[in-house]
Amino acid sequence: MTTPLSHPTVTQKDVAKLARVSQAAVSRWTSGRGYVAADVRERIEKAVSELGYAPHPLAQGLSSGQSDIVAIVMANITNPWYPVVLERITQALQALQLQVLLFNATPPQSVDDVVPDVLRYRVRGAIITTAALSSTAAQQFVERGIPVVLFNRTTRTGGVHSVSCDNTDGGRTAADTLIKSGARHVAFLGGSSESSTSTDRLRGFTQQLHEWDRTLVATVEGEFTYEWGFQAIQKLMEAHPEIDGIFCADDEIASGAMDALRYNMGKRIPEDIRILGFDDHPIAAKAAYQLTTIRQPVEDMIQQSIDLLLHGEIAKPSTQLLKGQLIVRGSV
Amino acid sequence: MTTPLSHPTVTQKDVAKLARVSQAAVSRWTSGRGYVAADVRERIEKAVSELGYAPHPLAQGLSSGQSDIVAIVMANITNPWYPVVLERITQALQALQLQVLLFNATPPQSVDDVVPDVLRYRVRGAIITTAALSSTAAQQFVERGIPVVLFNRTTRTGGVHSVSCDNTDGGRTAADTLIKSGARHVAFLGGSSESSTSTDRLRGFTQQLHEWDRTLVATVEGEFTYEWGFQAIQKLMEAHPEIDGIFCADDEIASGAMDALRYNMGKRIPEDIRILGFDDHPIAAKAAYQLTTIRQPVEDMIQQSIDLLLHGEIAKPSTQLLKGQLIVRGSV
DNA sequence: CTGTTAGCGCGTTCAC
DNA sequence: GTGAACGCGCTAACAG
Repeated sequence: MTTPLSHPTVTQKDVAKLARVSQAAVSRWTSGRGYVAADVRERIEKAVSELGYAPHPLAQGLSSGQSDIVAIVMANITNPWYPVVLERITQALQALQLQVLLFNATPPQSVDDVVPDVLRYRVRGAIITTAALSSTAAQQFVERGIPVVLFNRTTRTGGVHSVSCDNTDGGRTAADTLIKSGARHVAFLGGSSESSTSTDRLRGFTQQLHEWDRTLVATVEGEFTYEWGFQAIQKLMEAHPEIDGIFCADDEIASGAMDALRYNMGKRIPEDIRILGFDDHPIAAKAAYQLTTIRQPVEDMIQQSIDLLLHGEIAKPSTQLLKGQLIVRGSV
Repeated sequence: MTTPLSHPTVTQKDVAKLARVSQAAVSRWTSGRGYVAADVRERIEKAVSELGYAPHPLAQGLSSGQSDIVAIVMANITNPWYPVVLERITQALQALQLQVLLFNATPPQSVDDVVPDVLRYRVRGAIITTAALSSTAAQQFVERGIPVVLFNRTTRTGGVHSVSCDNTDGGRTAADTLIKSGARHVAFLGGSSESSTSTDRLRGFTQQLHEWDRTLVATVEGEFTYEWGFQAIQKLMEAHPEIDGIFCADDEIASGAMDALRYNMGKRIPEDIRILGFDDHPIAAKAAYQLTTIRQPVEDMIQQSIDLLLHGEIAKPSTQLLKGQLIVRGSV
C-alpha cells in the first residue's frame, strides 16, 4: 500500500475526488458544521488519511472571516516574569487549537506602531502585555470587532478588557509585611511612572502606610529593570540613610536593589534592611535572593484573559482584578 | 474633510473603484510588480490613503503561495537566554516585514508534535530552537520547500540548515580557562545528554583537558535548569570532594551550582572552587553571580539564521558555527 | 442530507 | 500600460 503521505498541498478538492463526493461535503466534514451521512463520512475519512489532508487555516479564515490566530503584543520579554506568561499563554492557546502571532513592541517600537500590523492580520483577538494602548488604537480594534485584552494593565479606554493582579491590594499587603517585620523607614522603588501596574502598587502601599501612621520616606520611579534597581537604590540610600525597608515594584528591580545593597554597600538583608518584591518570578526563588514577594496568579490571569478573548462581549468591557499572594522567603 | 479611516475591511476592489482603475492595477501597485503609469499610480495612492487601505497578508499568501509568516518553535522560553533570542529574532523579522508565529514545544509537547501545525500554515520558513527534529519531520519540510533553520543545535538531518555557537571550541576555552586559573580537579555539569549543545561542549572540554594532561574527574548530565544544577552539584561534591573547578553546560545550571555551593555547602567562589558557564545570559552579569562564561554571539547567530531562511538553498543545507567569546568575571 | 454556485481578497496570465 | 477573467483553498448560502 503506497503512502503518498505529503505531496505538495493536498486540498479538499483532492479529497472530494478520491471519495467521490463534492468538495462542499468535505468542507462540512472538516468544519463539523452541517450534515454528513455515515457512508459519505467514512469515504471522506478514508480519503483524508490516505492523502494526509490537512485544512489550510489561512484559506479557512479568508472565506469565513474567522481567524484562528491570536496576537500577543509584548515588550518586556527580557524581564523574566514575561517568559513564563508567554509560555503559559501559548500552551493554553495551542490546546484550544489557536495559534500565537507574536508582536514585539520594544521601545523604539511602541504598541501603537504594531497595531496596524496586527489589524492587517484580521486576528481572532489580541492580548497586550505592555503599556496601555492609545484610545484611537483601541478604537481601531473595536471597529473591526476584534476583542482586546490588556494583560497586567488596567485601563479606562473603552472597548477593551483588562485582566490584572489587584496591585493596590498587593501594595497594602506590602506595607503590612514591611511594617510588621519591624521596618520603620520605608521607601518605594517604582517602575515606569506611566504604567498602572507601578502606580497602583504605590497607591495601595501609601494608603496602608497611612493606616499604620507611617509615612513614605521616599519614592523613586524609573523602569522595571535590574540595572535601574541597582543604581536607584544607591542614590536613595545616600539621600536617606535611615531607610530600613523597601518595597520594589517588581522582582527585577528588587534583585538589582539587593545586589547593590549587599555587594556595593555592605548591607545585610533582612537585618539591616528589608526588601519586598512583586511578581514572584523565577529569580526570586533562587538561593542567592530568597526574595519575599507578592506572587501574581498567572494561571488564573491567563485563564481569565482567554475567556474574555473568546467569550467576552466587546460592548461590555470587563475589568478583572485578581488577588496576589504573599510568598514569604528570607528578605524581610 | 471626512476621514472614513477604518471601515470594516477595505479591499483592493474599493480602492480600484475610487481610483477608477481595475483591481489588477491596484494589485500591481501594492506588490510593486508590473507596470503602473504615473497618473494611475497617483490616483491609486490617493485612494489608498483616503480609504486607509492595507493589504490582507493572508489573502496575499493564499493566491501567491508565499506567506510572510515565519514559525519559531521554542521549548525553553523559561531559560533566560531564550527570551533575549526571541526578542532579537522578532525584532529582526518585523523589520523585514515578516511576522512571527510562535509554537511552544514544552515537554509534553515535542517538536514533532507541532510540526503538522506549522506545516498547515504554509509558513515562509521555520526556526527551531529546541531539540533536533526527527528526520521524517525534517523531510516534511523539505518536500514542501519550506526552509528550516536549527538554532543553537547542530544536526546531521538532511535538508535543514543549522546555526550554532562553536560549542566544541567553547569547551576547549573552558578547559584552558579553568586550568589556567589553577583548578586541578575539574568536572562537567551537563544539560540534556541528547542535545548536541551539551555533548559538543563536553567533547571540546575533554579534548583540551587531555592537552593539559588532566582528566575529567566526573561528568553528570541532566537538564538545563537552575534546580538541576543546584541538586547535581551536591551529589557531585559528595562523591568527589576534591573538585575545585566546574564547567557548566549553561549559565542556568551554573547559577544553581553556585547557589548550592555557597549557601548549602559554605564554599567560596572562586577561592575554593571555580565555576564557568555558557551563554552569558542576563543573570550571569548580576552582582550576586558575576559568572565567568562563554558568550554566544546571539546577534550574529540570528543574522545568519535569517539569512539562511530567506536566501539559503534547501538543496544545500548549511551548517554555521560561530565562535563564542570568553567573558571574564569573578567566578574563576 | 447532498451538490451547485457564489464569493472571501488577492496575484496572475493574456488579450486589448 | 491596462483590464477582464480565472484560480488559490475554503465557507456559506442555495436548491434539490
